[in-house]
Amino acid sequence: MTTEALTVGQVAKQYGVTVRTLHHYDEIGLVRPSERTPAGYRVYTQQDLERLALVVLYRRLGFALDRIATLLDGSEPLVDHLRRQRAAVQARIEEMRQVVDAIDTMMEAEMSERPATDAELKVIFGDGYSEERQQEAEERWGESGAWAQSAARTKRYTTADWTQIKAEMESSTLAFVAAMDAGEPPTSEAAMEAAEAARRHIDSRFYDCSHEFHRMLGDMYVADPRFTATYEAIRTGLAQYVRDAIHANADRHAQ
Amino acid sequence: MTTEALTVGQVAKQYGVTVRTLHHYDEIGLVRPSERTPAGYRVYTQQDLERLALVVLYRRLGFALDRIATLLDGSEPLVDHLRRQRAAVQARIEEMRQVVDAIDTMMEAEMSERPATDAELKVIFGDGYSEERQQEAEERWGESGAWAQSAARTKRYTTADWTQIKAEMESSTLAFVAAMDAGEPPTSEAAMEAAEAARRHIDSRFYDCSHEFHRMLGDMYVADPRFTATYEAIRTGLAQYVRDAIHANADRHAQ
DNA sequence: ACTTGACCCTCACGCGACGTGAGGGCCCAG
DNA sequence: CTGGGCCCTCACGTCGCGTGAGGGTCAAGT
Repeated sequence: MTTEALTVGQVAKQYGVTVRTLHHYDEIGLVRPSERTPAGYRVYTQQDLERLALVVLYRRLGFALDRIATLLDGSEPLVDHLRRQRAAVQARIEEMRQVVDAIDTMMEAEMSERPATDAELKVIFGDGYSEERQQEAEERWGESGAWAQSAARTKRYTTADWTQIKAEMESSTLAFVAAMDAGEPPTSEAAMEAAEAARRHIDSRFYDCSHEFHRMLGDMYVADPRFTATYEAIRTGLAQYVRDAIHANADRHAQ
Repeated sequence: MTTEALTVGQVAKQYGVTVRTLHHYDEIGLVRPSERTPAGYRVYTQQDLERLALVVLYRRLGFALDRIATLLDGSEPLVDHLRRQRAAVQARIEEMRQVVDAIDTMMEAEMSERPATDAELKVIFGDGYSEERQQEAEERWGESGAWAQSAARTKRYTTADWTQIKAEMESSTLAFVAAMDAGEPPTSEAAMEAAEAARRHIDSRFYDCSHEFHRMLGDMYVADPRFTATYEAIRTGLAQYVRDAIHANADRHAQ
């Protein structure tokens, strides 16, 4: 049973941490096993394990160990800590976004000689790509911020980039097909995960794609015959399935 | 003029770094002033400063110092470094986004007091948990006595409880994987012991789980695609392996 | 010539959250 | 009684510097 008296190794395995980590938490007094065997072995009681469980949980949220210590004292309301932590993490994200932008401009400078040409894109995407389609798309979306951001990024993508992007798109679609073939509903974990992967793909390769924005895209897949045709050619009903999975995924991230 | 011979203080001011940083770059050989005055003062030439400028630039892009060193050798094209760095930074951003999501759900949970809420369960179980899945499960099993008993118990479980339960589940699964990887058959002692541990886990945490009842569960792991997928994602054939180990374990306890 | 204050030098420890041995006991099965 | 798998306590390494301590150098003012 797990009710009593575990040693470091067992505790480590159960909680997904290393023995050294437990030693460390003991050293700094964060999680102290309340007993030792005569031989000096650490013995973790049920109480110790509860405390450890919380420590592990908060560490996953990125809290520093000393913050966790004060947090577990309970003297200050937990939500305050959470709010501060949220702000700190978001600030870091913003910094890193700017780093990405900086890298992008560096690459733009570095590769002014060779972004991929239309001809190369035709080779990579085959039937899926044509200059007319590109023009059509631009006429419809050219005004949007997403388009501008996407254009700014994609214009310096090399053939290597595009090859990888195409592979990502295909594996993304395949994930939907697999879920559909397995009889899973669009609200299933597998389908929603596929939707989330698709969103991340767009977000990292083309433009900032929030879950709300992704809903719009999903709706378009069933409303716009050009997109619908692409999906229906693979499986009947796939366009609607993808759209529903996207909405389900957005729902679960909305709260 | 800036054409010749600057000392650390001046260089530091011009490039927005500290004197200590220049000392550090000298120590590790990243930017070595090519001269010294008779008194031992560092003297930075124009060449040194060009190198320093690049170092400062790349550091702002988040490169590690040793990466910068190899990068400045010029043996590998710069764009490759940039691409890798971009990918790495974006990956970090994605991680941190998920941390923000987790914090949000935690805060939501904390607002409405005590026993663990759905939001907290999402933080703890991550992708493995969703309210829809719970509803699905309830529709299928809600009539059973096991469900009622489980519901009665779990509704009082706190986040600490659930964190520990998750750890138990994982170490339970790991035991099966270890036996399987070691080439042991489902009828082996190790596999059967893993099955027994899993049964005791359910028995103590959720509902009375006899060996006969456990057989049913085992069959479901291979029959119900939701369960099967969870196991197959870890190792191909694991669902069947677990099912067989459960039956073997039930057999030996039957006599 | 002497002092002052701003600059420079070389150690060397500190941070955060552990990783990674080294060197040595404890315990149980064969 | 021996082997292997646990456990223990040091204690240094990581990464990019910050922050002194203790002491020399230099140009300007007295």
